[in-house]
Amino acid sequence: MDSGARVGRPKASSRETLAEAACELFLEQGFAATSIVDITRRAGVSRSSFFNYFASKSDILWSGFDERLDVVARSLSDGVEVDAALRSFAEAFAPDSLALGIVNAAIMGIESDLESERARRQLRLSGLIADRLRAPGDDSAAADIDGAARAAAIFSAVWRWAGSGPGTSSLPDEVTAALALVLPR
Amino acid sequence: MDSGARVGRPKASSRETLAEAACELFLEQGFAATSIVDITRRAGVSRSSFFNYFASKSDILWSGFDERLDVVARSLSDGVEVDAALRSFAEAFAPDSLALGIVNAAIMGIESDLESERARRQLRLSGLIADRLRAPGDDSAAADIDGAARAAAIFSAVWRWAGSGPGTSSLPDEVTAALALVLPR
DNA sequence: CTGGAATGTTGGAATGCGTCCAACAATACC
DNA sequence: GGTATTGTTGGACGCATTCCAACATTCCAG
Repeated sequence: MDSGARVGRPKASSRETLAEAACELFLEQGFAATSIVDITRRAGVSRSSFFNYFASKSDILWSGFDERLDVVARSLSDGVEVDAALRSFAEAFAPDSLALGIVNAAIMGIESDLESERARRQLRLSGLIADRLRAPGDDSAAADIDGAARAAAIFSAVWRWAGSGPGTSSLPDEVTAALALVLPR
Repeated sequence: MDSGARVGRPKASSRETLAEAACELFLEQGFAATSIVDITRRAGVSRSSFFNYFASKSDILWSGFDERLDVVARSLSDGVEVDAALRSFAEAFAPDSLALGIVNAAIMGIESDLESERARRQLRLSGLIADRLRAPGDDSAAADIDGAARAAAIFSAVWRWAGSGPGTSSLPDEVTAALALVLPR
């Protein structure tokens, strides 16, 4: 099972610690007004260390989501059925920084950032699904369109779920409902 | 008809001049390696002036596209039919910096930037269409899904058209073909 | 106990984007 | 000539992100 504590200097922080400090600051001052120095100061590490944990500032919000997206990418390229892969994505979802950001987007002043970052992920998922859906020899836009429809269903479900407060709805249910609205070809 | 030459100091440059200088450099050195200073130097203006013409570096590639997207947004909120608005978008399309960037994405090293920026626009268009499509009282994800499908059709068409070289295909035809693949609800 | 090897942290410098601003320049009109 | 208008320019700033070399902490082998 290989539980931590191997060799070398132990980590002085963690993604969770940094994300927590960051989210507090985002709520207090807003995302833009919070610099990486602010975050690391509150978390008790140096500025340089930040990039050992996150690739960018917005990554604080999205790294959890991206990990799950990577899993979906692997499932899809391993031949798992599209809807099954997407539903398993929903099941592994835990309320994290991203959900917090969605709910408090206005307070954090990240509505625009959230939209940009969401767009990138949605297009990525769209492409993944399209690749899986594309029939050999078919170079039409059909797979792109179907992939975009399904990706939109997923993201729409996530936003509905996160926006409706904690416990109000279940993400798997939202996803199932949204996928049911996608027209079969 | 109000042809230029009004009052005040005349412009020392233009979007076209700057875009041309920029695209040359992007082809020579790549997008990332080309700084805004490089561009303004070649165009014969100062760095400060750049932002009088473009809001950001990537805006060089996208400003023309964005203007057309703004027109679509206005058409849609003015009640024009969705497919009509989208088709008129295709007709007004001229080969510009963006088309150049799509074709030479690898040379310019902008495949990833192009993807991000495309994602933002595609999601924007998706939302515009969804708002127009949403039936009153329907808060389901259906409109989001249909909007995403149509937006994907448009962008897929633009990419196919730009990628297949100049004159090989007509954008309006590509758009019509792609929109025909969108399943009617 | 000692000396690596492995892993992390830290500070500093560098680069470049994007913002802001005050000073200056060129134009049209009165 | 005076003045309002519109643009340009240089300089400064803050910030994200990258790179790196110096240093710290741990484990393990001998």
